[in-house]
Amino acid sequence: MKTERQQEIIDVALKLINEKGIQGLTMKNLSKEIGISEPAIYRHFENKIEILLAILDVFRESTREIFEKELNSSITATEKIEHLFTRHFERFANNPSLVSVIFSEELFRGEPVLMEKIADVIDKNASILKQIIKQGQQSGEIRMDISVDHLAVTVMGSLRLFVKIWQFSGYRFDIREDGKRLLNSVKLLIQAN
Amino acid sequence: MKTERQQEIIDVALKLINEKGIQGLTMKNLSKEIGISEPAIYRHFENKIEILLAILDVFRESTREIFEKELNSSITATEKIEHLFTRHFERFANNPSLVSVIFSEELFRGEPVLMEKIADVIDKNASILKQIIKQGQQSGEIRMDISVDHLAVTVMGSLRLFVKIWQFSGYRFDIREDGKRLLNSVKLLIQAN
Amino acid sequence: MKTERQQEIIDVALKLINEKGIQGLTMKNLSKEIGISEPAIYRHFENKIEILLAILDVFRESTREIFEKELNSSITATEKIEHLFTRHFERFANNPSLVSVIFSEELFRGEPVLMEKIADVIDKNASILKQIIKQGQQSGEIRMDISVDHLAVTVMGSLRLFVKIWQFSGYRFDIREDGKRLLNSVKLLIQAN
Amino acid sequence: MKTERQQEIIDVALKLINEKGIQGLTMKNLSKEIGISEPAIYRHFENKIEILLAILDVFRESTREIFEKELNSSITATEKIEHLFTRHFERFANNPSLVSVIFSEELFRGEPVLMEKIADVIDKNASILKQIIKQGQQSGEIRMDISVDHLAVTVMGSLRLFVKIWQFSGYRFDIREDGKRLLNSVKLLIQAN
DNA sequence: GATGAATGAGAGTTCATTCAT
DNA sequence: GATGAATGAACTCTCATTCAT
Repeated sequence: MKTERQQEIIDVALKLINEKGIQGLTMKNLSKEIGISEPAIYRHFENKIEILLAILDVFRESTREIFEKELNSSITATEKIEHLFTRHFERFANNPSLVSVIFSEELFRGEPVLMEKIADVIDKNASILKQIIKQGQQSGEIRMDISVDHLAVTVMGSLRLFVKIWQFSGYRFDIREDGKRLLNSVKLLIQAN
Repeated sequence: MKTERQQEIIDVALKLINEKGIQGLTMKNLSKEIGISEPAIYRHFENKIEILLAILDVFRESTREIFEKELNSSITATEKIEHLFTRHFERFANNPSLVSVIFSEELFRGEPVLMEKIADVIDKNASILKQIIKQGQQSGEIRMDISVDHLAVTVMGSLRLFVKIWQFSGYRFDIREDGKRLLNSVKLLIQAN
Repeated sequence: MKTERQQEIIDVALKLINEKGIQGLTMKNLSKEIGISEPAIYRHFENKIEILLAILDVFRESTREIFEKELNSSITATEKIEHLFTRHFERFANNPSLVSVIFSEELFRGEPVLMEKIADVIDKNASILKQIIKQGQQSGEIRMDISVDHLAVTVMGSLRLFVKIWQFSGYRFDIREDGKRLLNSVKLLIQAN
Repeated sequence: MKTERQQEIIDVALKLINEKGIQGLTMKNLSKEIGISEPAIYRHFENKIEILLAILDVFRESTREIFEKELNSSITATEKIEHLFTRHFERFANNPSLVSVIFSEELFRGEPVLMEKIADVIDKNASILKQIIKQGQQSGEIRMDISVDHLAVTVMGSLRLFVKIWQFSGYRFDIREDGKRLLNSVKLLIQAN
């Protein structure tokens, strides 16, 4: 479980990462933003890496939830992917800072522990998406002339780039609305026939 | 244009970024790797930002070359995209360090000059890809039930994610060969009919 | 207002300036002299400029005190000037390092913030001296055949040069005693009739 | 004697000192301003100190000339002082950079060779001024109720402060014209009766 | 005379972290 | 839980100077 302070630290850390990038996440900035002293943070997290790990944990949890909920529901694969997209967009719209985490692989380099965790998150998500696609192919919804892997790369790649463009734009368009449109296009691309 | 030393510095800088991420690109590391003193670097580049700008320049130049060559050739749009992909894969295969640059947006945050240049590179490339796709739609090669923008996001997004996966794997598969396969899938996805 | 450490830093900085000139005031020298690490200083002052500003502040405050005390007392203008001189000499005798500050205009060039503050100090002092002289002319103590501005330049200029000579001599004569003699001469020079 | 290049280096050095203070006189700035490489300067001066010494030499020579010319002329002491002032003002008006040198004592600290030379210049000038004043007292032109030393401090101090004010103002008033007025005041101050 | 390339020493500053209180 | 004070390591960058050419 997480104490209030821990949650606060995670939130502010996310905010800082989002606003100034990873380089902007320093213990000084963090403590200043929270309004406590630097050493105080060490009461709640052993060190900076633990904070980053906690952030990744939060991200992983919320992502896995989305993915798994879809996987175990009884709707069609297409609907699952649709929900997947939609819920992600929803999540980012509510907390744009999360976007930074999704693209943080490059940033956490150098810390093996972090690298591992990130790889884990990505792997898990990818494998779930692939399962859904496979299911869609089996049910005849999704085209079979393209391998699961390639479809997954396409779907996930589109999602990622789209979100990145949104971030780059300064969140100036409505990711939910525009996302729904992109979603329709992706559905057209991967549907059978 | 560039002196030998400048080129060497750029190369080594790229290598360092690739190996240890941006945080690994310090003037000390750079000078140590090259085998000269830190101040010596300042004879060849005014400051660190200039080195990063030079890297982005190299990347932009070589990318633009690829893109523009395609744009002005008389082949079909599909072939153009095919070449585009192929050449990029080729380039990355020969110099894996370049991959880091393609995903460097997050890393260069904080330096407005760099941000601007990156945005510029991305913008230019995106607009060229869109032109090719539009041409493909007009010639009937590429499906018209999906907007140019969405097709571009899909194509570019797939490429990016694929390259990232390759990097993440530690360059353990042949990006040229596997890339050609992904390429075929993408072609299937976007082709008319 | 100021913590003990801050005061210590200011004192040691002044001492360093006095001993080796501005070029001798480095963060390294400062920390070494105090007996703490370089970064430790940054806990007490944001940067070097803030230290210099604090020094100027100390100087300004103590000077302004002297000047204003005189201005509002009910003694004659001549006596005021006398006190002014005397107190300055007293101050320098107790803390010769302060002399360096009085002549620091040239040294702080390049830092606009510092330049401004110095100009401010000088301006304020000059205007107070002029007020006193004007008062002395109105009361008939001070000669009227010479303008206030010129008398101020003469009085202040003599004081400054005298102090500089004292500094240059390595503080080898008693500035209080010799200063009193110079003071008598200046009084003769500016008195009416 | 001095080569053309040496003279050029001295001139540019003076200009730099004047514009940005001593801290602005770096070998890099110097070479950039002249339009040659840094090592090239070392062809003409052994090191930076030699350049500063040369500057002081120039200053000393031109000052001594002024002083000595006056000393050996057959005019009155008052006229001599008048000429002294006037010629100095003339000199500064033509080359404001020289002002920086006159107040450079503080800046050259740390280099014993330079300190010594500066002390020498100041001493020589002071002793000449005192000679003139003494002569004026003997001839009855200058008041005798004040010691030569004190009169010298007053005269020289006024001159110095006035020039400094001119410099501080950004050379915004005519030092020759305003200087002449100050001169008249000083004459009034020191004249007998 | 001049240059390009290089250097050791040192500048100010920031970082994550620790310790006594 | 929290703080003020401190630190070692590392950062980018500048300095006067040298050396081979």
